[in-house]
Amino acid sequence: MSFRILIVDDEPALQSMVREILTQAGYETLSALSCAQALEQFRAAPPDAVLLDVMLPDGDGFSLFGKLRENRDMPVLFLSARDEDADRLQGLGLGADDYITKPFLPQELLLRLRAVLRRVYREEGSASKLGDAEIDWGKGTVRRDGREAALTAKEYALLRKLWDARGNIVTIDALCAALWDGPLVGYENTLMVHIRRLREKIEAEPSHPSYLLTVRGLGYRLNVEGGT
Amino acid sequence: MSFRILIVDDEPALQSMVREILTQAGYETLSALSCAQALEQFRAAPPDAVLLDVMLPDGDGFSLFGKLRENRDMPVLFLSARDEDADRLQGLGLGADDYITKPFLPQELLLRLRAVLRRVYREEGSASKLGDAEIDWGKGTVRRDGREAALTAKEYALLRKLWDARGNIVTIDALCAALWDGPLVGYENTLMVHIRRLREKIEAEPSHPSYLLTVRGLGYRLNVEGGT
DNA sequence: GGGTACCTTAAGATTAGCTTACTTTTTCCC
DNA sequence: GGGAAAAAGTAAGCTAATCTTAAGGTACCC
Repeated sequence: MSFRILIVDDEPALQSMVREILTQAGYETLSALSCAQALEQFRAAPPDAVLLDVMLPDGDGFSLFGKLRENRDMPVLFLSARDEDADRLQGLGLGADDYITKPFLPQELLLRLRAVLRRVYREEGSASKLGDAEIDWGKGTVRRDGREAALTAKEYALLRKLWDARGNIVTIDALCAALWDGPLVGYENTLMVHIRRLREKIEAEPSHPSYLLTVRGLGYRLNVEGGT
Repeated sequence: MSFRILIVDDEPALQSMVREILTQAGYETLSALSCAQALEQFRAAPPDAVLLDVMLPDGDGFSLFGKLRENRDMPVLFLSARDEDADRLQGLGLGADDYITKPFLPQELLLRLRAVLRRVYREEGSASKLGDAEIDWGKGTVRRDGREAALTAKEYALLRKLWDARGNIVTIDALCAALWDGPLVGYENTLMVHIRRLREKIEAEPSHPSYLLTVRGLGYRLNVEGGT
């Protein structure tokens, strides 16, 4: 199972060095030289983890961090040349998974990344169980009593967002924000249609869902405890 | 939710300092001054995470690490005075979740611990206790003697408003403002109905409330001190 | 004991969400 | 580049959970 790691750093030398290290270790890498590129890459295909430099040409890593985490609670490790206490505390305080200062040992970077990935994607590998349905994130498919259904891009994003918050209510606004950029109004009905289609793939009885539950007036919630 | 953290270090000064930091932050602490003590503590009651010094009187932290992880895959963060590359790599290579070198900032220790705990025990939507009722804000439910009741949107907003001001009186006007936009007149009676319904979910005797109290002429007040 | 403030219940109204079919857009393959 | 198939978006009628109204009842305070 190969993880896709997004490297956000504007120094070409460091970019290629890190890419080299990760590739050697069997990871798949994506590159971004600026905040804008990072967001673009992220939207195109969200990575499994992000290595993020604090200083970027078009903004600082901290605010980029906020934008990324808004969408997905994925592992983020800061890489920074600045070893000021204040910076480290800020980065970690925001909720980063690690803060590594340059220069660093290639080996240490790998180990720290591995430590985080191990916790986040522990036993799941790239599959998750949802009652009698099995989600394969890598392939983007759902299996239920033998049948395998492929998820569309929107369905995938929707399920992922709900899965990240599994057990908890996710507001309609948050879901719309995860599926579309720009103004999050006017898509409520479309969202419902996607919810329906997703239910048809993961639920035994789409009209009486056991997992993807409606919480009227508040949003939707992915019920993890075996359904009824 | 309080985590039990085991601190393994033979310097009494550092022991008490770390204990102080963690206690302040709301964690429960356990202490061990040696490998033997650590294993004993572990057997008696496995902690949720371990802070582990590398140098101990009766053995090194690395081998203790192995013994602990053999039994349980819990978070372990090394604390060490030795900042040799080789040590860091060894610690992380074994599968530790972090490796922090002394001296460290108390704040950083807390943040790094928090980062790991967040991943391992994915915090479920923070729960609040209200006497014998338990509110799960993430799920939008209330549990009382085994039974779980889902809150409606209005009930949720109402309870939230009262909880935010728990202990203090909230005026009818303030509650109406929280539940409806626009002019806050004409809804007083409706509010009462919602209060009633909320009481039916959180109170043992809705007509003789212990928590959601009426303050005649002023408003309502959420009584936090476990009523009876 | 009278008045006011709050409670309680049930029935009716409302509206958030469901469902289905249809249209438009995108993707992919020749 | 063009045509087919898949995905995404739109619309409209429907359903039922939830909210609101209303009317009679109860407790508290002077």
